[in-house]
Amino acid sequence: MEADTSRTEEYLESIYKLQQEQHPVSTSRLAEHLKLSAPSVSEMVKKLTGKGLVFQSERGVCLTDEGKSLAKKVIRRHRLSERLLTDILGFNWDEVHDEACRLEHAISPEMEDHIAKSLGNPRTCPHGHPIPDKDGKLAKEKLKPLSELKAREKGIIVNVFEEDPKMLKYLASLGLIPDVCVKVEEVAPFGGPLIVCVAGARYALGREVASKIKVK
Amino acid sequence: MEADTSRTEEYLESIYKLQQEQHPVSTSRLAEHLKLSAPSVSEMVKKLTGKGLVFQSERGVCLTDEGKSLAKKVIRRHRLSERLLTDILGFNWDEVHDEACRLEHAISPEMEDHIAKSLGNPRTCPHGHPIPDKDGKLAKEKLKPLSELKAREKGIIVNVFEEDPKMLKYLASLGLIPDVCVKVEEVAPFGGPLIVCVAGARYALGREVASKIKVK
DNA sequence: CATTAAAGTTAGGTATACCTAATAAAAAAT
DNA sequence: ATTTTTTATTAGGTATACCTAACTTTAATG
Repeated sequence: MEADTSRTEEYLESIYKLQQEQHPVSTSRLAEHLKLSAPSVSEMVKKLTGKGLVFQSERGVCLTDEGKSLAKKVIRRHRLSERLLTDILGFNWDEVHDEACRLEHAISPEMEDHIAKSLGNPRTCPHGHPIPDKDGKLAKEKLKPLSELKAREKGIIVNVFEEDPKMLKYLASLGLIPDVCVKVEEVAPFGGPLIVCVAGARYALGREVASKIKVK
Repeated sequence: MEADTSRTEEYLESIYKLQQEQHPVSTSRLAEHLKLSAPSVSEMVKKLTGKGLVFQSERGVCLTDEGKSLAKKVIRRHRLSERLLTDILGFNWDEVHDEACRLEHAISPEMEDHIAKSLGNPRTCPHGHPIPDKDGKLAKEKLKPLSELKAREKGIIVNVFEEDPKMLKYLASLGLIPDVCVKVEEVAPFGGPLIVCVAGARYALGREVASKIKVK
């Protein structure tokens, strides 16, 4: 009778993340993100619907309030795990995502509380994403991708896409980490690179990469 | 093709523990410990046999070298997790077993290393059981249950059965924790209680409980 | 508007790990 | 030595979560 909660959690977490870029989440997008076949996802979505965690809207899947709440719990556990890994266990920020993907399903509410307390209730994960609080409240700021800044505009890095270790390593090597100020010196035309200035140094940054960095 | 490694790990861990009290482990004992039906265990044991982790001897199951090695890895992760929970995250020793049972399957070799390092390579779990080292070497001491001490004999508590939170809480309240010296004042006949002296205080301790405490 | 392409779902099938009920084998007790 | 009891295994069945291949629906385009 008891479901494999970690699969459910994985789906809800993915849906939550994907809906932020595009509201109702398509089966195919979800399948791609979860690295599963479309029919598998189609089937599982039906099950989640039956459990009242998700519903089908026009062109895709949406979370119900209950689904959203569970998703945020998982995200809280994920991001707290990441902070545990970096701040206490000495991991680098590029090493923690996959590790946290496993941990997030093995953490009880009690452990969640202990981690949060030991870390001093951190507000964000190591990549700058906000950690939902116990009640699922999530601090949201109006941010834009670095790739949308115009020449001579400045921004403060708030967060960075966290799922690609190689990119994270690269960004850290350039000093492109949260709370750092970046200035866009030039924007090359036809989707070309941005020339950015970080802590006195200049780098050419591809648009694709720059779009993964959110600034305020 | 890929098995649910956490189920395999759980079985091997149980077999490893049970074989210490009674060498070839019986299906029924294993089923009882894992809280599963005998046929389920019977079937799974066959699968583990097929994977070369286990073999059937006269009256029960034994671990192969590979199985033993994997079991010790799981036990290492379990006990390191327990130390993480108590020493870093502020849990009490009676709260960590179940938590660690979940964590042990979600910990990568890298995380294992980071935990061990952050804790200063602890030799034992919070209940006094040795933590196997990276190569699977396990410090073994000749110990006996407190229940086997005769009147006026003394012992130093080395470890305590860790799976029952209530008992752990009770023992801690009496000061019956690792490294503490206990003196048996009297042993009541017909399987009656032991009167023990711990840090100046005297307690009557049931035989059953005393048998869960190992001393040297 | 008809065709092609993309997206989604059914249909049918697999593996894992569990279950109960029934049976077989081994051990203990009379 | 036979019966009883315990222990182990087969047989048959369930649920979960995945798959591929085929089909259907929806959208995009000539």
